[in-house]
Amino acid sequence: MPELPEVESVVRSLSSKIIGRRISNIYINNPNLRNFIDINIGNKLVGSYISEIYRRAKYIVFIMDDFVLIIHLGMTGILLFNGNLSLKHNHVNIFFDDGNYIVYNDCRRFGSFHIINKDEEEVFFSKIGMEPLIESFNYTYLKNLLKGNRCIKSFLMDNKYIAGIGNIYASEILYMCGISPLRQVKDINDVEINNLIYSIKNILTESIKNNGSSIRDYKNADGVFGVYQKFFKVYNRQGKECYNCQNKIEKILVNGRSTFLCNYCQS
DNA sequence: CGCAACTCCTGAGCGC
DNA sequence: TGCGCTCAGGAGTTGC
Repeated sequence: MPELPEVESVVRSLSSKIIGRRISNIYINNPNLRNFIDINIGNKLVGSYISEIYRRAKYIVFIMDDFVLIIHLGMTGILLFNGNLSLKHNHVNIFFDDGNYIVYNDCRRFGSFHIINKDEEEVFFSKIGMEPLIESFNYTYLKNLLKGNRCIKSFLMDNKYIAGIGNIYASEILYMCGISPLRQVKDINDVEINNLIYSIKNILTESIKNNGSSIRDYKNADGVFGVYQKFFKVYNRQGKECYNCQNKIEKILVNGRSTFLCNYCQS
């Protein structure tokens, strides 16, 4: 899916268009996403005003009068503003009082919809780690968590420690700071921790500026593709030359996920 | 604890 | 043109 920059791009492209709007109708074409969407629960949202939209980890959060709608895009979910209503894999349409609407389309149906009461929001996100782009995501926060034998790449992708980093950005971040994805977290030294933090913030921020990355399905709510994939240094570049040392980029498996690195620049 | 293996699902890309 | 295989941005669960 969409990782942090892609979800952020969706939220930004959506917010000015639907904040202050009232939901006039919800149509569920297929309730069988990762979780089952109860149509009666969906109908509870009709009549609600959307007062705020934000991203938390890889979730899109819609704040309403009494309820909170939380959408996860899974691997292939897209949320299109006034998108084509007759596409294959359209699962949910949300219509607004001004005649506009958003369509949730998700080929693999790994995404999810959660409708909760306002007072349940904190609990919903209680197991999610810190947002990497806020100031308090710093040396002190990370130092305390980098204990044990697990490898740094699986740590970066573990959303209970850091929110929003997925398989693509984990590889890109580790290349930027010269750390091998296989390094055990307890062996990351203080200089490397600071470099890692810098790389996380830099890569995610740059990607957001480019509307994220579009590998195949992803686009923001305006239907605009991200272009950050043009700047990938290692992801999907196995066999090609490292931009820094000209040795070949390698592809390995880490916890079953494709991982890309330069064995000379990363150690 | 870490992690491998599996689950959910569809389709693109590849070799033959 | 088609078949079968592998792989894909996530994340939860199970079992070792």
